[in-house]
Amino acid sequence: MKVTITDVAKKAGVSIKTVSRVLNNEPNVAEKTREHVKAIADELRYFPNLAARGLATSKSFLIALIYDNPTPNYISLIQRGAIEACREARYHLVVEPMSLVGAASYDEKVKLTREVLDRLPVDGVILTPPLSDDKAVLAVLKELGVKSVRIAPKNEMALPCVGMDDETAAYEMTQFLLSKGHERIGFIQGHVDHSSAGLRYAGFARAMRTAGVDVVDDLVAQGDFSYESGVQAARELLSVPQEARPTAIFASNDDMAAAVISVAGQMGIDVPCSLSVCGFDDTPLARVIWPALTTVKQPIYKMGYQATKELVRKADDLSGNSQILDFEIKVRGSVTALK
Amino acid sequence: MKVTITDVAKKAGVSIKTVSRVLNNEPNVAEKTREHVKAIADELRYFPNLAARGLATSKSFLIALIYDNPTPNYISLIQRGAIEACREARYHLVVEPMSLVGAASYDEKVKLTREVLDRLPVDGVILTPPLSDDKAVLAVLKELGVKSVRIAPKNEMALPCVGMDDETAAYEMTQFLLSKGHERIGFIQGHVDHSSAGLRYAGFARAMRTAGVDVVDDLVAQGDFSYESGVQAARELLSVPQEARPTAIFASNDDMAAAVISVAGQMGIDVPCSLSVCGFDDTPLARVIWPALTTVKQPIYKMGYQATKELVRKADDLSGNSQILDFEIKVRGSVTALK
DNA sequence: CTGAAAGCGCTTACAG
DNA sequence: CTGAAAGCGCTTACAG
Repeated sequence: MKVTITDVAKKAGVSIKTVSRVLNNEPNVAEKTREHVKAIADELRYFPNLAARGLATSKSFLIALIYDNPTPNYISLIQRGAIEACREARYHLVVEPMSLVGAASYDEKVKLTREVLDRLPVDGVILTPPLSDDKAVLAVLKELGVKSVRIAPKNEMALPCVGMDDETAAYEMTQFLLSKGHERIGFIQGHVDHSSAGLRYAGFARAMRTAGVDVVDDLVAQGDFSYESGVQAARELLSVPQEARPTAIFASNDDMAAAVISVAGQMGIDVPCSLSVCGFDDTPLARVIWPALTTVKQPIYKMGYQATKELVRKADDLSGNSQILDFEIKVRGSVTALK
Repeated sequence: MKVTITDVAKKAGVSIKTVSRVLNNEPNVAEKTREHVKAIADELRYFPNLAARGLATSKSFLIALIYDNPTPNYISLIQRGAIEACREARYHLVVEPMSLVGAASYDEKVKLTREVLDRLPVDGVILTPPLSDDKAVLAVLKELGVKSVRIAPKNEMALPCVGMDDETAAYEMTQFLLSKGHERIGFIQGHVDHSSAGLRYAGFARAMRTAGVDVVDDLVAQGDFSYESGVQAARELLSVPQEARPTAIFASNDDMAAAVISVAGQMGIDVPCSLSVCGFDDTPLARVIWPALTTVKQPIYKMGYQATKELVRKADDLSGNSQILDFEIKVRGSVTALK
């Protein structure tokens, strides 16, 4: 049988309330009693029953990570960070994918979101893009009164968020390409539902304008962050007479940048000699393709960690505070100076 | 306030026991009563409190997925399958990474495993490689009496497992390379702690022997399934005079195969024209590198799904039954016939 | 077919 | 500093 608080109390010769006090580090226990109870608990290998504790406190000690079809490279880092923060607070992480892409209407999205959240016995929710920008999801969360932290570039609906400055990062990456002599720079946009996608494009455009270089419509292609969309976008950008081709392509994430490198390979275009390529995120993928990807390092792990930390904090006043983390331009083999 | 079973009972004019019967689909309820209670529960948007139910039944409705530093591409597919099976059974999936690599001794491993499992309130555990082959982990699981299913190629300690026939798959892939005219075939082995690594090598060697081709020691390199180890192994295999170079390399997983392609790129060796490369797993990575990888498609998603299905089954007699799932050779651009 | 009582293993609120 | 009682929201075992 599992050891219970009663077993510990009996063996220690105290009431269960005292055991409870010791285990929860509550005050008002004689130091000697505390030591004794601790020793007995260790000896008996006692661990409190979470269901019982949860029932008494109406907490679950569970945090949910909710995501919608992200690339595994991205979500695995968020997840890792979230788990680390959970462990430190003795929480566990529950993972819940949701598929809202097929949902046509707002009402449909609300319904799908409820199906997941209604039965989810958690103390808090971490929302990843694009769900963190979805009005329907945010509305349901609010209605249900579930604590949540958004992983997103900007504050919304007074919900706390953890993110980074996508606009500036894209600005700096573009500046880097410009500094290497590139002017005909192609850009592949991310999924329209992700607020970061718009910000990355904005940063790109601002850098171009600042440098006095026109953004050519034909050099901007629409993607959706998936590898497949990157293939299609790359084909659009590269299937033109050589003199009209971009000398560099800035893809809004690493998966699409990997696609550009693949398509270039298929078309016999040498990367980086004839085409520089850069991405965004610095997921593990960036280092396992050839040439390795110049990209913006997002602190993805840390985002997951901070978001979760926020959720498990004792203080319940987590409305509205947002954290902006640092990024870094990672220069690798996929970009070279224009000859 | 949250709606409870008492609220439903009151509004329906029955006892909470009757509501409980209806919700759990127990017999001995008049059809009319059943309908009525269901309607009220729906109307009130009632969902049972899992902690309360858990305390009463000593179940948690939680399954844990336990892994040790896998590639995100692999674990994300297992996870997806596991979640799907959890949903169908109204369970939730908790993810628990463990790091046993640093552990020197068996006792150390036992200690680390206990730290995770002692406080893990789950009804079952899914073990992925290499933890599924770790004696210390299996011993702790047994001692704690936690139900578990191993994702592994072969049955062990009478624990149920879900896997595939790695030996035959590697055999067939090698046959494929031989059929393309390759004889100087390099092989990169996986991590020694993974039982699948040995089986893959065995399948490779058997195919070579069957074809009457010698396995050359210099053409076998040791890896550990990581991209980095693949880079090192590829350098070993390729940094030799051209006539001594393999014409094809069979890496024991996709990450290492991607590394071979990178190294070949760095060394100016054209893939597939001068070097064919194939991998194992068919993770998402296989399709996002260039050239796309010829590889063995493991039913990874399905493994996660079946393992979890086994765990949430009502029947408690899940000792020892193992499932072997099918594989498939995926032919893509990274392999070509020897000229 | 239905329900009242007891109990799962904790914590909260109170008394001493 | 310590403990006895009540209660969290369910299910199990029993009675009718």
